[in-house]
Order: sequence, then structure tokens, then C-alpha cells
Amino acid sequence: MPDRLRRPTMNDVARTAGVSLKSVSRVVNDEVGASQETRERVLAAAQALGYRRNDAARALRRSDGRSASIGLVLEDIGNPFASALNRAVEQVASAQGSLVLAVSTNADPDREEQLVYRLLARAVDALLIMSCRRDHRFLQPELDRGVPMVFVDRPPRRLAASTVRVANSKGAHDATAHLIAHGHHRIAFLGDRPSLYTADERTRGYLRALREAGLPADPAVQWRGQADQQHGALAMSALLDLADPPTAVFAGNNLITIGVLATLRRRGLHRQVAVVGFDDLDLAEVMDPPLTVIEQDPGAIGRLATEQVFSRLAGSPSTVKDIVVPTRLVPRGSGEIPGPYQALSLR
Amino acid sequence: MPDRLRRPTMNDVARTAGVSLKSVSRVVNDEVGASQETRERVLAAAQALGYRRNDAARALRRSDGRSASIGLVLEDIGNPFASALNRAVEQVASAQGSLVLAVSTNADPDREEQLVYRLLARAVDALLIMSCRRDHRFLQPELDRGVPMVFVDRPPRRLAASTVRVANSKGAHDATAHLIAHGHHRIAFLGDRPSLYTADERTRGYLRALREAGLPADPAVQWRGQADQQHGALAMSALLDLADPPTAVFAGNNLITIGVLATLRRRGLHRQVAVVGFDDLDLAEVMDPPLTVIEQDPGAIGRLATEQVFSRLAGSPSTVKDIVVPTRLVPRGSGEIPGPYQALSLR
DNA sequence: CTGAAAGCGCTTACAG
DNA sequence: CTGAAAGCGCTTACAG
Repeated sequence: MPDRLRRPTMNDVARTAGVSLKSVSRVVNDEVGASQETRERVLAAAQALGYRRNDAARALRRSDGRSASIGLVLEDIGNPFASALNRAVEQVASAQGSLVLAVSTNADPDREEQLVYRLLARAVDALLIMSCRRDHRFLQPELDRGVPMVFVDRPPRRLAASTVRVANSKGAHDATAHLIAHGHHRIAFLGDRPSLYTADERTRGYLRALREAGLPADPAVQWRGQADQQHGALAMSALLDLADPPTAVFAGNNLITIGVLATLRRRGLHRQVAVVGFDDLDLAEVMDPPLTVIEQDPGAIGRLATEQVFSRLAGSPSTVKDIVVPTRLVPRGSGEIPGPYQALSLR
Repeated sequence: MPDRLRRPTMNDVARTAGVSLKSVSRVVNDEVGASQETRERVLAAAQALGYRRNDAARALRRSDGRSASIGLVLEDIGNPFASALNRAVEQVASAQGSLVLAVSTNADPDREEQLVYRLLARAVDALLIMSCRRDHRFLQPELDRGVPMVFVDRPPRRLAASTVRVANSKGAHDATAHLIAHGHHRIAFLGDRPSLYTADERTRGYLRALREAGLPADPAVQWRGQADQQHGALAMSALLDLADPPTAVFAGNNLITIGVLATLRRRGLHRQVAVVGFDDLDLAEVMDPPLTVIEQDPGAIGRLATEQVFSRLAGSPSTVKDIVVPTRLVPRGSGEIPGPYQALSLR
């Protein structure tokens, strides 16, 4: 009789059913080679005891050692982009019978390394990483060992592993060119902190669009820093205090966009200063004016990355891929506020 | 020599270091009783081989059987409320050295049961559940077995387990009374589908506020259904098409609020019809008019629930608690649009 | 301080 | 079709 506080095991079921441990294993795992009678007795005993297979023990013994779980490393689970990605990852993994262990690094590179090791110690079958690190060589041994690994949103550095990301530079270029086309020459850029891949790429796209239009890139209207609402709002405030303030803004991140909009609204400039934000927001359509954005598809990123991981687990060969998901300019109003050079631009 | 594709084990480290398995275990777990020399040799070998302890195997053998992971069951990881909660849970768990397995039920009760069993099969140490089920008796055996379990946002039914939730009825009452105080008598309510605990409670609060003010509760301006932007928008549209449309709206859920605002804006009524939403939104302050909300604190819910679970795991006695986190009315503009009876109300 | 043996709950490999 | 034995990577309980 199993202890009331202990979870029943296969052995308990075997004893109750009057069969061997192995017969229970056969029935529980739907293997061939168990008579109808054995099957029924085992299922009855399992039912009576409330037996559930211990998957951790199973994973330990199985030849492939699969744990039916994958690790997802994010910078902040609470961020809308990250949570949309998390959702897509979980849906695909769940359909494959896997669970997702998601962690937040809080943008701390050391914490990221620790969390990765903790996930690996839990024997996750694969790793999806939105990394804030500048060096990923510490993952080389795991890669060599064949652990499927896909970097999401930002590619690895000093490590040859697959990536799924969006067309950051192209998207930023589109945003900036759009503002130029609407008559703006002095366009501010507010982006995430330097050395962050996505932010660097978006800066590149912004600068390229200016260059192509023959416009100067004034460092005075470029800000890079902590990507949250408060810092975005303060930075926007400082830009508006310039002797020669920008007439348009390209906000390089969803939280920065919120900060920018808050400042513009507080100063009553939301209908004068044009804004394009990178990444969509729930309420974008309902803003005044409705917010023009470069839409990314976090669901697609999560889905593609997770599918790649499971195709590797299913046996497809290991190749380093760099999948780029396109972005889309969604004009809604804020990005079409005319600038001082509109006549010339539309000529 | 361990296989290059196999993860090194304690045995591999022992062989390399020329000590016994148990000595490696002592060093790896920082137990007392290992000489300085043994310690150094083991650490050197572990370093050389890239050894990492297998926590799943460890949990299997340990007397307390702890897996250092907890399960979090949500309806939709991607929902802003859920992802804020998820984040708080993960932060507390991480500080306790635990990982979080988060799953989405997609509001499917059967899927919820399956996912709970999968989490239990993974030997999670505790369970946090935002449930869409109407009956939780299936969890009684686990509760008896001593698995710490806290229901978040919605209490369990037919099961005596702890809950952390917000003051739904009180919050809804505050919202409705606020609109009445600003001169509205015909106030619509749009809430999540019937039989969902939070939505039922919010309906109660809404009705109580009307009753207290001596106002009729017209079913024609009450809608309950799928809580997403699209359904919210359609429902709002239908309400506005009434011969006697409402002058104010209490939206009982964040996604419904977005739908309501979209419809009002499309019809150009966003400055005429007053709106209070349950649950805050990122861009609420930047709306036109800024959105008045009943703010809930998903971070506090997640934190309190997770802390309770870890205090149980640390040995504190099992008591069924019902923790209610207060809501807060945040007036920003949309809820203060005056109604036709304002003079009377403010008299 | 050190290590050989047993065993956590399961699967593998094999014999009947 | 059925089951006894070995072993996954680790900790426990114990002897030296």
C-alpha cells in the first residue's frame, strides 16, 4: 500500500494489478505486447491509485534523454513583444508535447549565462535565446553536443548558430524614408542602448535613409539609451527643448514610443510632430492621431524559431540559418503629419 | 573518456579527477567533508570536461524530491494582464532558485486539465493556476498529497485551495458609481463571457452601483461575450445603434476596452461617450481623451501568490487563504466626460 | 576525510 | 505475451 503522501509509482501499480513492472510500463506507454486482460487490469489499478507517469525519471532513462521541454530566454517576459513571442513558442511547443521554461534576464548578461546553465541543468531539449550578451562562446560546448539552439530577434556573436529576426535596418529605413517623403528633414531617432544589435541595425537604417535623401545626420537629434517609457519621455522632452527641434520622430522601440507620445501629448504637440514607431501597440489605431508603425510579427518569429528547433529534434540536419522576417509599414496618421518640406518632397 | 556528444556525468569527473563518485558529489554540492586537495582536483576535472550537474536526476533521488520548478497555468500568456503576472511569478521564483513552466489553456477547460497533468508529470513543486474551469475536484488528490497550489485571479470551485485575486465587484462598483456621479444614468456594461468568475463579479458590482443610485438595470445595454478586441468593437457598435444608446460605458476587460475605444473613435464619439475600463493599458495616458481605468496590479497578484507557494514549500503550515488585492480608480479624462444628468448628480 | 553499495522511477535489452 | 535484471545520473545511509 503506497504512502498517502507519496505519489504512486509504476511499482505500486504493478503490485495492485498483480503484474510485473514491465507490463505496467508497456500499458502506460501504449507499447505493443500486452494482452487485453493485462491492459485492463493495469489501467484499473492506475486509475484507482491515481497513477501518473514520472516524466523526469522517464527522460533520465530513455536513450534519447528527451525531457519534452525547451528553454526560452527573454530579456523581459512582461514586454509586449516578448510575451507575444513567448505565446507563439508555447503554442508550437505544446502541439509537439513539450513544455516551455521561460526566464527573464532583465538585460543582465551574467544573469543570462546563469539562467542558460540552469535551463541546461534541467535538461531542456533545446534553447531559444533573445540575448543581451555580446559574446556567446560559452555556448559552444552545448552546440557541439548537438543541443538545438536558435537565437531570436538578435543573432549570436562569436558562435555559429541559427537566428530568426526581423529586417531591422530595412524597417528603420522605411520609417525614416516615409517621414522624409512627408516633408520632414529634421527627424529625431530614439533607440535602445548602444551595442544592442536590433538598436544598432535600426540606427543604420535611419542613417542610410537620411544619406540617400542627402540630409545631414545631426547627432543632436539622435538619442540612444534605456528603452522604457520614462527614459523615452525624458529624451523626447530634451529634443523638444532644442533651439532647432525635430519636426518628426522615429521611435526605435515600443516602450520608447509610448514615452515619446506621452511627452508630445503633455506639450500639446501630438498633432504637429510626426511619429513612426518600431513595433506595433495594442491601442495604436485608437490614438489621436492613430499611430503609424513599423509592424513586426513576434508571433512569426516565435513560430519559425520553435519550428526550426523541433525539426532539428526530429532529425533534420544541423544547418546554420539566418531567417529574416519582413516588417511592414502601417500608415495610420501620426507618420503622415506633413513636414515643412512637404511641397518639395511630393513634387 | 566520455563520448563527445554525451554530457559528462559525475562518474566522468570522478574518473578524470581520480576520486570516487561521492567525492565529486560532495564538492559539486558544497558539502562538508572534502579536503582542499580533493576539492581542487574535482573542480579542475569538472572545468576541463564542462561538467554540469543534472538537476533532474538529482531531484529524482533527493529525499524531498524537489524539482526547483513551479507550474503556471494561464489562459493566454500573450494577454498583457497575464504576461505582467507571469513576469512577477518568474522574478520571485528565480530569486528562490526555481524555474517557471508557463502554459496557455486558450480558455479550453479540457486542455487546462491536460496541461495540469503534464506539469505534474514534470514534478513541478507547486502550481499557480488562472483557471477557466468550473470544477476543480480533479486536483483534490494533488492537494491531499501536499502539492502547494494557489489560484490566481479566480478562486477554485469545489476545492478548498488558496486564492489571490482583485476586488472585482468593488472595482466594478467604483467604476459605475464614478460614471453615475458624472451625470450618466444609461451606462452600458461589456463583460467577459458568462460563468467566468471575474466577469460575474464585475457584473455584480455594476448592478449594485445602479441599484444604490436607484437606476434601472436595462439588459439591452449589458453585453457578455468573448473578451477580445473584435467582439468588444462589434458589441459597442450594436449598443450605439440602439434607439436609446448609452451615454457611458464600463468595459469589463482590457481587450474589450480596446474594442470599445476603436468603435467610439471610428464613429467620432470618443469625446462624447464616457468610458471607464477595468485593467490599465500601456497607452492609456496618451489617449484622447486619456483613459480612465480601474487599475489592477497583476504584479502584486503574481508576487503574493508565488510568495505564498514558497512559504508553503519552506515549511509553513497549509492554510486556505483568500487574498484580495485592492483596485484603484485612475481618473484621466474618458471617465469624466459629463453625462446628461451632471447638474443633478453634482448637486 | 573517503568511498562502496543501494536505490529514486523509469526504460532498455534480453530471456523465457 | 510476460517479466527479471541492469542501469540512466544522482543522493542517501553507512562503513571504514
